[in-house]
Amino acid sequence: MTEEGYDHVAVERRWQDAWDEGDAYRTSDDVEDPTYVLGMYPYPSGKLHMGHVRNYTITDAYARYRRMNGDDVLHPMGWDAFGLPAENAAKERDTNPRDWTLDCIETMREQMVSMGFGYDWEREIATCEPEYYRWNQWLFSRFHEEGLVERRDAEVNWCPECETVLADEQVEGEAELCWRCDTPVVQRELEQWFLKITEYADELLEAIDDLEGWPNSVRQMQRNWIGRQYGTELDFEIEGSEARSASNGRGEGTEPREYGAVEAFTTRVDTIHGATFFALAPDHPISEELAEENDEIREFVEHEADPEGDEPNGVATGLTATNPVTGDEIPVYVADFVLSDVGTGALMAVPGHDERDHAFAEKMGEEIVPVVAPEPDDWDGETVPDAPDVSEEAYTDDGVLVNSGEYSGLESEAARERLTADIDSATEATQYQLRDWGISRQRYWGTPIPVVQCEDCGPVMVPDEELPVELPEFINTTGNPLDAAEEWKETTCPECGSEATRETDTMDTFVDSSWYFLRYVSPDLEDAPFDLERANDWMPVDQYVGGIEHAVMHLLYSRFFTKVLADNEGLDHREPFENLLAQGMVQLEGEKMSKSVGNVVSPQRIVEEYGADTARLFMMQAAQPERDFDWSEEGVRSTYAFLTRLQELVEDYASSPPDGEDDAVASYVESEIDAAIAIAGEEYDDLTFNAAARESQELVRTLRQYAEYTEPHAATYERGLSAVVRLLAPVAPHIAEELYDALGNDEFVVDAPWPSATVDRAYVEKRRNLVENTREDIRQIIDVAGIEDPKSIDVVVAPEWKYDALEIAIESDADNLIGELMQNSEIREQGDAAASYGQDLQAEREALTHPLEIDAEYDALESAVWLIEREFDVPVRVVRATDAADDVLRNAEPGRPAIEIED
RNA sequence: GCGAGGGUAGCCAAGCGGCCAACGGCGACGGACUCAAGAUCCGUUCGUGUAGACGUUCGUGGGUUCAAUUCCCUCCCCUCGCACCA
Repeated sequence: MTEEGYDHVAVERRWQDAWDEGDAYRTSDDVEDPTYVLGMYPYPSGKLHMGHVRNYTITDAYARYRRMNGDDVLHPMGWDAFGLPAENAAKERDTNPRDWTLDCIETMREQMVSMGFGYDWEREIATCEPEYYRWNQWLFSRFHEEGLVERRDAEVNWCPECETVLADEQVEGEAELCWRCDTPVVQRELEQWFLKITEYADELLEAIDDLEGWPNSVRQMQRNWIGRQYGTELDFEIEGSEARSASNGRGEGTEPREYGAVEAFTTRVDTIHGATFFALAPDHPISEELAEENDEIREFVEHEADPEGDEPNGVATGLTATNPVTGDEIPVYVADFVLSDVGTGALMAVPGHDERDHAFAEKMGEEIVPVVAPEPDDWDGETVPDAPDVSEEAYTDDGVLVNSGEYSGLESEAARERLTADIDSATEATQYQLRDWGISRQRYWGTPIPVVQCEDCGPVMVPDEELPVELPEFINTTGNPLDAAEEWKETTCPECGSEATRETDTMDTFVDSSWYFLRYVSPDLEDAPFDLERANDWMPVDQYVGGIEHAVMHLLYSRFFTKVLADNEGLDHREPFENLLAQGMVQLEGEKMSKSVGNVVSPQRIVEEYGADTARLFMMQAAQPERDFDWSEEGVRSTYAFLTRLQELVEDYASSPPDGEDDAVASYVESEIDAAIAIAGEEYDDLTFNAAARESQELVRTLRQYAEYTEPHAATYERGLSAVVRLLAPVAPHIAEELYDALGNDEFVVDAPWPSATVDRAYVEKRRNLVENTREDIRQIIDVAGIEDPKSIDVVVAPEWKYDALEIAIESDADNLIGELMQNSEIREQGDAAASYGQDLQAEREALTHPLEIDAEYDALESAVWLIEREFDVPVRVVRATDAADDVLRNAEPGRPAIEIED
């Protein structure tokens, strides 16, 4: 534990300075189509946490890997700099959000540099700067021009004490208390600005199918969120019934009250014959009207209704609704399971075919009628099946209509079409769960919505030439500081010139992040949010990496913005992110790291103690990027020890280069170098850094063993060291620079070419398997045969004719394989041996695979002789078939040499 | 309830039709090195077995296939997302 590691502090500082000096990560505006690698920009909370480190190590490693493969790479970083925490921090510390935020950014930028993340800092953006947020305002105006902005009333969480709107997550507990002052939160109608994302609902939904580079989970979450449903909208005539008048004793002469047509939405109009009651949401206009004159209903609407509860509750209204198909008058309820923001806030209830309606009908004693039967297995397409028993449980699947008059015998799907066509008031309708995006926030630290409120003209857009509308000085107040900024608020109407006030709402910060990836393309551009031509060349982001918590909102809003920009601003791309990786959590003992639990590991401490390279490598090799994994101090230490060992290996080599032979051992090492390169490259392509790191570590082990066993061949050894240094460079860049330098290279390893292998992965794995299997077989024989003291081991390669026979067997599709083999004279001459091997081949026929060529097999075994000799301490020979006895050869097959152990 | 992803040897975890008794790591055990410890390196880690074999395994029960951990169906369990959504 007290063992000294390498001097990471010196190494890391040296190369961070050198990169800075050499502008190593600058992406020129002139490059044609760089590989765009992006991590979700962070909220500048003050310091980096492990989640950030993991996120940005993934993008950094991938960016470096692409760069070493010769790509131009765009790898920028910026700050999601607006948001409520800064406002709170400013209040607590008696400063202002801007200074606080800039401070945080400063600290975090330094931490990022100390982690060795290779960003093009010339492209850095911070959304709280007017140079950035003016384009939020400009885009808001463009959206407005396109009819995608709307101002309307909406219900919000309002804290009367703080005089501000609260986000849902700022309302605490069952009692719904304000998170800051524990005042009960109230619902309040406020005029809010909305972006009409629902206009794009269909495209946002359908284009998900083509996002093949995205995880299924995220795609599915977006589909659910958009929640498109096809159905039918139709009217039910509602009126007060005689029964109610009578029961209320208001006299027989009372005229039925007409409420007229009430629209309901249903996805199952095929079940309309089974609609035995009708239900309204508690806040449906009719419910509210009824509540004013009927105590029972008022009591229910105001007190009893509990949409959160499991039980469906409701109250009879005494009204009836007329089923537009059957003409039946069915009772109308106000029920709390009907939600005003789903469908039309009114529904026809079919207890026979909907579970919730069924439960309610049972409770209220309403009739339950089956009108759809499961389609019989041998159904002829017309006979009306028997009605199912729905008294206990609703039958909710599609089927064949029964008890439905002329519609009986139709399949559900067809019935829906016919009924929608036949019912006068019915139209096909599509419902979405997606709502328009309310972007108004009654807060200071955000982008001011560029609108002026004029008494005569109403809300008026601030003209482009007056943008940005800059934030005034921060005022420490309980409500919205913008409301208190009297001077700032006062202005004149851009249209009529009379006195007017500014809109005091600011934008949701998700607006900022919906297009920031475009700003990196031309971060300093002064006359547009982004350079269109360059964006067309550079977009989309090739690899985007971030947390799963943004699966819906940020990623959906960004897609929405991109589509609007494509439709109206000439952007050639309709999707912003080609490939998406949702990285897993860094945990401690299976638990999410969090301040409240107190199980946070500070990246800063790790960097000080072990260095950034260790932290990065440990994280990348611990698990695949999308998986959660446990932080382990022990793992970190062992990673540190690994880097230290590698460093020693390279330094030893550099100070006194070896002078060994280019022998069989060297050829073994060569092939292991090829293996590591071939495999690691593929793994980097797949972002499975853990597997790539494993190969690098394996190769280091091989090189160490090589140097311990014999005097290494200098060129081979150096090739190995140089390869391993470069294979690790994307993940552990500082130490890689240091060692690449020690190996005598002048350029940065950042700019070094990715090492190349002369063989492919399949070949390399065959070779490895052959050697490994052979060694295992030897061990097994010695063990099972109880050989105490072996004298020598012969490894005998199969005769050439067996390779030929195998080849023929693989290619052949003849029924009689033996016959086919015997047509070959070489094989036929082998007599019984050929027949016997032929039978083996026949048995395994379907499973045969190409082995290594005979010479490659011989070479592979020859190069592994040292491993066997070292292990068993006996002389080992690799023998060709021509030099071996016949009885030995019987056991030799291609890919599986015969083994002869003498004791 | 709906949707997505999972359930693999003591633990973590790869494989996703034949090369699989199943990569790798941890732990445990044995060995080398060392005065010793640590680090490092080598090997073992389902059972049986006196020459590389055989038997039983990849949540459960079926099925497809010459061949299934890998494909299909049933059920059970876990994790995540959505949800009195008409």
